Amino acid sequence: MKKEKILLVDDEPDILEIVGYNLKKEGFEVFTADNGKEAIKIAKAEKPDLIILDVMMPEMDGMETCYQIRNDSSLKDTLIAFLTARGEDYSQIAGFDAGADDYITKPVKPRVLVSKVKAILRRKGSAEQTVQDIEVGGISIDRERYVIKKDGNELNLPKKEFELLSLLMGKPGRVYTREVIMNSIWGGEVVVGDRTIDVHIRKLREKLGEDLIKTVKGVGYKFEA
Amino acid sequence: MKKEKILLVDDEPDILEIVGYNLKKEGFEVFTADNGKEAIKIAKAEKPDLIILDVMMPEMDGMETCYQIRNDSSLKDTLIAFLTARGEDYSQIAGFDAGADDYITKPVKPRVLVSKVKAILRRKGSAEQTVQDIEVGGISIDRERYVIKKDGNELNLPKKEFELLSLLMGKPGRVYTREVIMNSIWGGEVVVGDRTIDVHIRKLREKLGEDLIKTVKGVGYKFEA
DNA sequence: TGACTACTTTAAGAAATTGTTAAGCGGTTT
DNA sequence: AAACCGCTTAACAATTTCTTAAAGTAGTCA
Repeated sequence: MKKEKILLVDDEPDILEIVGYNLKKEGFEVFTADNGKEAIKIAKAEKPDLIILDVMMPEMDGMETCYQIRNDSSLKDTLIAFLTARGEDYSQIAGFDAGADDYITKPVKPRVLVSKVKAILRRKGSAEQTVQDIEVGGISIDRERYVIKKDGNELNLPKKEFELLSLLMGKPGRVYTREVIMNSIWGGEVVVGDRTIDVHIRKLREKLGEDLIKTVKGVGYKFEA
Repeated sequence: MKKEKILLVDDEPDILEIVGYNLKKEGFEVFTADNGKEAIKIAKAEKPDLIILDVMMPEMDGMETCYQIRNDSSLKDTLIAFLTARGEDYSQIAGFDAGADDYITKPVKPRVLVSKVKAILRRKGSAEQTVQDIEVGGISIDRERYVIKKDGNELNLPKKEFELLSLLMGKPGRVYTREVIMNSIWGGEVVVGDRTIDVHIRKLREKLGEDLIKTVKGVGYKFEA
């Protein structure tokens, strides 16, 4: 089994060292960065499986960094966990739910951290196994046959709608920003108007029911039963 | 998924190296031999999925080697692809059609080669699933006799139509993109116009009925009852 | 409340993709 | 040589899908 890569981002060298040490001891390949810019550079180069990101950092803070990572489609398989100080003001973080896959609170107890990291990666592993046929809320999707099923009935969707649904259902409950959606369905180059996504969302809602795709105002959309 | 084994046979070390390198890069397990005798020895020992065989070799040439491999029943599941120089005299090869499953022409462009190899192996994969006669929606196909049956009546299809149908029926319901179709029926090198596939689809629909082959716009075609 | 921002909705026309027909070409058969 | 056959292409038709514009709704902020 290949070593899993973890990128650790924090501005405090102590944290980097302690957490890094514990993760290495457990057999992970650990990279560290003490600021957002460096983190993104390493992330692009190494394609880590998990990025542990301190929310509070000078210069480019954790949320901004997360945002940028989430907008890079080459990193779409990378998980992000926020490191937050207990009791820290969650309000902004909650609003920025868009990107993080999990939270880890400081102060970090090594053992807790390691088991949490393993849990996160395990989740990823099992998610990857299910490349095919996701099923949520009466809707299932068959990428190979390019059809979706709603309550047993097959339904053909046009390409863009299919891809959009496919993306959202890839991780039900997770919010995808417009930018992320753009990147993964249209690709970085193509520029289409802002309303285009909305229209496709509309069509999906018409076909699948109004409640399955939820709007998170100012952030994006998510698929949720 | 298990690594697929490929045995590469050519008397020119350069070819072995270049082609071998590209195949390894794509995740195949590659064996090489620079003459027919050695090739047969390795083939018997390793039972590769595919043997790529240079037709022109000193000592025991490609065709003779092919013949021997074909006579070894333990290697009946092994595919053989002939490596031929473009413009080489095809007359003898054509006469020996019995054994080769495909042709690859030199000079080989790495990408073309890789996609061709994948196409060949894919064909094998789907053939193995359906050892004999697939039957869907009143249509059955006999690859060995090169005949299809529609409601009991035998029907002879031209080569391209047969192959196209054969591909689509290889996994009913599955969508095959134009690219995939191109690759497996025409091979990566040949470039034919955009409408060619459509015309063949048209002919198949005329002969088999309009509803069996479905268009998935922007994606491809699929065969479905 | 009024201004503002973000999303929704509808409908129309642009754009992209596929369908269809007929014709040409190289080979083969009669 | 004439008649076929299979494959490909070209041209244009038909259809589907995508995008945009524009007007509407809802929530937010000052």
